Amino acid sequence: MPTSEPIDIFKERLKAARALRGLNQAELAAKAGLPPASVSHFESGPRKPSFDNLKALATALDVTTDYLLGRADTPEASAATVGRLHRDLGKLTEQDLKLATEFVDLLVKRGIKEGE
Amino acid sequence: MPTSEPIDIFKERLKAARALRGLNQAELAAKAGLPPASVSHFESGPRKPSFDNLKALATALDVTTDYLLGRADTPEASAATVGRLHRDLGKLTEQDLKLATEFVDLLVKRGIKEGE
DNA sequence: ATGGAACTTGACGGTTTCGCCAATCCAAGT
DNA sequence: ACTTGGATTGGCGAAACCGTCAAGTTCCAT
Repeated sequence: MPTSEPIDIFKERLKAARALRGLNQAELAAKAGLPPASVSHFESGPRKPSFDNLKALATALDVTTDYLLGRADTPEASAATVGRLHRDLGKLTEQDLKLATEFVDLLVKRGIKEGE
Repeated sequence: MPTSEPIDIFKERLKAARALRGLNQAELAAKAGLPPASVSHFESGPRKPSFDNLKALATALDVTTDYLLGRADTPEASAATVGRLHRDLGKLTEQDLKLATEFVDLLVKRGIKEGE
């Protein structure tokens, strides 16, 4: 069951994405061009980023804004990679799409225990 | 000289996405739970949407926020076609993602020669 | 126990968006 | 010419975010 109630997905996602990149708040802040305290406010306080800061954070972390916003479930390794793959999916025939689905399904199941 | 840089991509994208759905500002506003004037402000004025309103707009239009923000090139939100697959991609490890990419790449190339 | 690094929290004034309303413009259609 | 529906624009107070700073916490290493 989806234990994570949507208390504040953004905070979680931001922290997760930052951890994924192995950055501390100050480093992320530098990359995104904003003060360290702001990052902390986003992760712990009630603040939500503005239009521009959201973009800056997503770019600095190389994740989609949809992920940060909780609109997409993808931990989003590389936006470019996933983007290309997704674009290519559109070129597939119906049955090839099914093939691809099965293949990915396999990978997912196989990779679950290798979480970390 | 990249002077041709759109001054405000968001405005364009918002208008485009709305047109794509065949909605007028009032209708979009209703769907997103906003006053019609706000939509107009976004499309024509200097205002940029807040965190919550950005989400609302993207949801109402069924596009990614990355698209609206100009961080992605395709509206590509309605993952209805490849929904499950796209969702699963997020669960893949970096290297499995690469595998999947190659696999799909193969299918695409193979499918092209077989006509449509 | 002392020190430092990472992070949290609270406050401040300044800026921007918020929702709302009213006025206005514009391109039809009648 | 007049009206109508869609869109633009501007002003209003309220609310939220902004960057900044200063103190506080927690935890780890010396």
